[in-house]
Amino acid sequence: MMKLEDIAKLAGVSHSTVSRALAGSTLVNRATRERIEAIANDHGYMVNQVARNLKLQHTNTIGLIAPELSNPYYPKLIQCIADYVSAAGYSLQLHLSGKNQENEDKSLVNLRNNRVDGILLVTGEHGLMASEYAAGLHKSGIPIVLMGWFPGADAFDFVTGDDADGARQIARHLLDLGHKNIAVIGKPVHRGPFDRTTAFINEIAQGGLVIDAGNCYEITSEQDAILAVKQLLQTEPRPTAIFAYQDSIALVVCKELQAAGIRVPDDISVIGFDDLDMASYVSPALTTVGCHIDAMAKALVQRLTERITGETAAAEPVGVVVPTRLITRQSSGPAHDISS
Amino acid sequence: MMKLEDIAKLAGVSHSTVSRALAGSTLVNRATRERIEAIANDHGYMVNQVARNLKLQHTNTIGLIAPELSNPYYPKLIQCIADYVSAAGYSLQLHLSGKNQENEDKSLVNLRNNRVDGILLVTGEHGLMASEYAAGLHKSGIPIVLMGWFPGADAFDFVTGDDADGARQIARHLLDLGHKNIAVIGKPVHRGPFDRTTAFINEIAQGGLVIDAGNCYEITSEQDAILAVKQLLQTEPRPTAIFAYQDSIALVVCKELQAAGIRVPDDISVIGFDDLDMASYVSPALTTVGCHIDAMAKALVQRLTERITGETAAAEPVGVVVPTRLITRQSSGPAHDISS
DNA sequence: ATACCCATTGCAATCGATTGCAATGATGTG
DNA sequence: CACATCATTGCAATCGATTGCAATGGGTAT
Repeated sequence: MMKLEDIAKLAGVSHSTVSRALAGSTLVNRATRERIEAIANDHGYMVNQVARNLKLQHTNTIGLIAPELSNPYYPKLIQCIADYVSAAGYSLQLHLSGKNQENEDKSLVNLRNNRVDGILLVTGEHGLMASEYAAGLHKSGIPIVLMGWFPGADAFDFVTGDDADGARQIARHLLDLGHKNIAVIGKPVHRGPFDRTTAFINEIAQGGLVIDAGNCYEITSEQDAILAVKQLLQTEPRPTAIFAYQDSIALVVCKELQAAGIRVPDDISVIGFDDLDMASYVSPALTTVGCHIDAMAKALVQRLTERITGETAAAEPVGVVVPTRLITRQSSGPAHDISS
Repeated sequence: MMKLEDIAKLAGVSHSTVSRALAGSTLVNRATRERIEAIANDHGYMVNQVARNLKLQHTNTIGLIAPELSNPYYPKLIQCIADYVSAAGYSLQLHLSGKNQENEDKSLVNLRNNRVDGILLVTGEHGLMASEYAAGLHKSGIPIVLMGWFPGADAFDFVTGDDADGARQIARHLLDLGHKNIAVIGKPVHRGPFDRTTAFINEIAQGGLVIDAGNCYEITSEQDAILAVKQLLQTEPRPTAIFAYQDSIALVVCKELQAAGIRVPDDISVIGFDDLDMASYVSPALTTVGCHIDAMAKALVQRLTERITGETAAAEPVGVVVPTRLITRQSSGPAHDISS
């Protein structure tokens, strides 16, 4: 592959001059520059970024670590991130951690060795697993911005949806609909101030209702969700509404309910969280809480690039919380007492 | 950040020795090596890949260009690809071309400048747009493997699902169900031997039926699909089955049909293509054609890594075609004549 | 004791760029 | 005409690794 030296020889100048010419420096005579440009063009010269990166001590690359792509939420987010990253002039190095500690570490090491300029860390449902290692990297000067919140996240810049507020909106919606016996299907995660189920339960309590412990199902898989539904259908009095902590779970809940002959929302209302595209396609269309993913992606890469360019290098970590909103569709309706 | 030289100084040896020690070379005394390893470890030394890449003339990274992430088919594919790529010891540089010519070119340039070892090009619905440029790159020695087929693809290694066969299976399925009046909603793409609609129409013809030109709708967006459905509902006699060339279209078709009070499949059968996860969630669950995405991803990266390592460097381009299969669900049923 | 061998280590070139500084020559000025 | 100025250009160091080759020195065979 053509290199600077080759073009220099062809043009009868030194490689320094070629380098300057191609960079558009004013230090080279206009005629010379144009001649060099022509030659470079004719021979299809393209700068070797890896040499350039070595000399310049940066790579114009951003590392992105995400858990997986099978939950449609992530592709949506990554699509936006990729667009903003490329608009900002960076390349994207993508690593899928597969929700597993070892991989998250490996990705971090890899990204660091490759000297990416900064890292975007999308934490899985369990929060950041490589937290300790990430903190080390971060302290050593590599800009890292987190998507999501978990205990310890405050050491980083982070961006998250206002999940707690979304959960509260759901709670009020259900209360308004007259539901008194509500079940919660959630994961045993603890996202502190941003925890969905905690906020939900608290808001319901604000309304003067307490959610029976027996109506709180902690699940860790779709299998569990199915089991939870089966159990729930046997309890007396049977709940008239279910809050599932994410759409993908709400979807299997609806499916299972319908398979058991229960009508949604006539018999039981179901509400999810995330506003997946799919949520509007299923029948009944899912009531859920959405967040402007685009806004989050934008904040994410903006924050990171600012850190990289040093605009905000010294500043304290900041967290940005983007609002969520309730999207009322067909899976939720007025409570009908069917305990009899 | 620590470099080789620093560790060398600490250990009282030359940087060459450190390099060898860390690479596990037998050319360095065991005791020396262990001492160096300990020091490197203590000080958190991590090799600078960009320097290494420059010297070694390869980057251990694979470039992936895909059109977008909003059609769930792509994330599914990319997930698999990412897993295989990482299993093979490479990093992934992801570029989303957004179906637009200019971006595809830009990505190719970028990837080349970054000296990725090879490129995986997943072509959008319109086939490879940067075909000419890609061909140039390929000729210049950069391994490129294509996902999908388009006229001219034979110059590359490529992997594709056997879409034509899938379409034929659908045709026979519809024929078996007794449908005589069938509509096709497809895109004006011409994927030659792998074209879905062409294969479908031909197979129907094998069954002795000819699909009326008026029943073939060429669309380029979901909007168009909705329009097509409206038109279709006015034709007499009204078709009893619709073949949509991809699930995402089939989904809006169903939605539109149902909105118009048509029952699927009682009044009209609808069949898609791709087997998106969503297809099994909607109501009625979609009859469609699926393909082992995992197998395609595997073939894709296997082929590419073989080219990179030179195992098959000299060999002719090869195309691998992975089988497809009909998945019968609820959206297709026996034909009922409702023309009256 | 001499010669030779082998294990270990260091020297220096190399990968392909960028850039501070020195060198060159043309031009302008007093 | 002598000298300062300025626009161009080249030299050489540098980024942080890898690796062929030479150098060193201890051990063994003759």
